[in-house]
Amino acid sequence: MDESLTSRQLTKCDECRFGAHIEWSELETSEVELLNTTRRTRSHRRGGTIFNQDDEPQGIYCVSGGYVLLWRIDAFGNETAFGLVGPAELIGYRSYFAEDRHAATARALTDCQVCLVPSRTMRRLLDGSPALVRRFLRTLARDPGPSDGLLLRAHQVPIRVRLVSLLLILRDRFGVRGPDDSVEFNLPLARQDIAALVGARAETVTRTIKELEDDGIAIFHGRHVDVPHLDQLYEIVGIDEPV
Amino acid sequence: MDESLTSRQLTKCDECRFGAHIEWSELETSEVELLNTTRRTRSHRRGGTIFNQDDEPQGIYCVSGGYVLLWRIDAFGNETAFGLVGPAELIGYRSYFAEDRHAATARALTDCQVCLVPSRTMRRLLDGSPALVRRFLRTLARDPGPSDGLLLRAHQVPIRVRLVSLLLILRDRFGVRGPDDSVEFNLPLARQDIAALVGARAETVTRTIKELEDDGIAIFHGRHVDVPHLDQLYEIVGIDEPV
DNA sequence: CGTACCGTTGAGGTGAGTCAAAGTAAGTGG
DNA sequence: CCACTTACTTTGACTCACCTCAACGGTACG
Repeated sequence: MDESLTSRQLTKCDECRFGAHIEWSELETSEVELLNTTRRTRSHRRGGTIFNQDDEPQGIYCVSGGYVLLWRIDAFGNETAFGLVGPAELIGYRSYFAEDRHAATARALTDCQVCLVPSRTMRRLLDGSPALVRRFLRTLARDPGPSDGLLLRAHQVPIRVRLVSLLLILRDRFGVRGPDDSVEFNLPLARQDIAALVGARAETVTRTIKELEDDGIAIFHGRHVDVPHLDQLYEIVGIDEPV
Repeated sequence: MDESLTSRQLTKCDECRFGAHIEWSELETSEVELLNTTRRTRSHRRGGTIFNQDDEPQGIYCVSGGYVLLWRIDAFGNETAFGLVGPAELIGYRSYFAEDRHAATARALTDCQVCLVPSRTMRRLLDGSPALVRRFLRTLARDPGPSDGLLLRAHQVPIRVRLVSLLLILRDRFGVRGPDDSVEFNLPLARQDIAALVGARAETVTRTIKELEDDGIAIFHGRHVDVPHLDQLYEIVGIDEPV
């Protein structure tokens, strides 16, 4: 096993609480301590599986480093990705609260580190903290779930637009501002992953990318993307030009 | 206003609690009494609106009679229906817990009766009943939300299959067994509603219906549908024949 | 009896899928 | 470190399911 991850393993959950956006921020110090002592940290290599569709949930997973892709195979055999989760975000909570098997598979897009908060701990925390419960109610209600989470799989929206929407969504996490209004991306996504996210085939993604390159809107070099003018992305998504 | 509905208006929530499947079944008698005294019952004519997309939630709505369609207009202007709700089922809870405006519009498919449980009541009930909270956590986690709730909008699934899936889903509510393995439906849905539910255009629905009729799988007379052999529906959905 | 909506039918276009094959990158073992 | 396997990516030719636009027949309702 690669030790590079475990060496910079975080010792306290506090260090993970990047901000108020994570659910645990509702907890008191003593409760964070419980979280801290009962959680189980695991490292995953790129491509590894955190949990599998149809597995029985063992608790809630908290990503502390790296990125994770949530995808599922639907009743008709199509692979669909519906979520990309990064540091200080939770996964697997939906199945936990649904009291049902995992509806999705979580795959490590990069080497990553994930903590499992066991069901037993979750129960104690939820019983003791109405604030945490309220927070999870809100999270669940806002989470679009294993469906078209990214609004990327709406019908009658051309792949071109969906692809550009995806870029805009990923900008916060993987985009770096360049000179003027240019942006550079380093995506942890293979073409197939992109395809699964926008609800298309890999071949179509390739072709659409080429189209965007021809129009000078986004230049792809493998997983590196150059967007010379961010405005152009918004234009495409906004007005949905008639070709 | 038509009085036929108000005349058979239910006086107690108890009479509405058709079974354990409704959230209120978690409540104690005294709590049901609170529900009973603070709820506001409203009657709606067919076509009426219970709440509108982007409205501020005022509580949770409980359908006591009739059927309601949940639909929304997405960012790209497409109308999509994602839920059909009937007696003893709740609507609007997602927005309530999300602490956000309604993500959908609720339209009465039939004349119907809906009770509003005001936010104030909800707060009191939730504060007093951990069981109710747990139940709502489960409901939210299981509810696919304003997305492809019926698995009917999956990509690469032909409209024909989606339409048949819809029939199978609606069988419990609107299907009546006939002789042998035949089923009759009386749907409260216009062609456009069906189209919005399966993610297609009304014209395409018409054409697909005609196809099903030619194959003797389902005969449509307006909103009345005859299905001579239920098995055939399962066959279509199951094996997704290669034409 | 007209207005308005719903439903059907037709002609025509096309975006994206499918299949197949070649090219490229990435990881494995000797 | 190179040869080999395996998986990912690109390209091309072809097909078709569904959309669009437009017109017309039905049906409900004031």
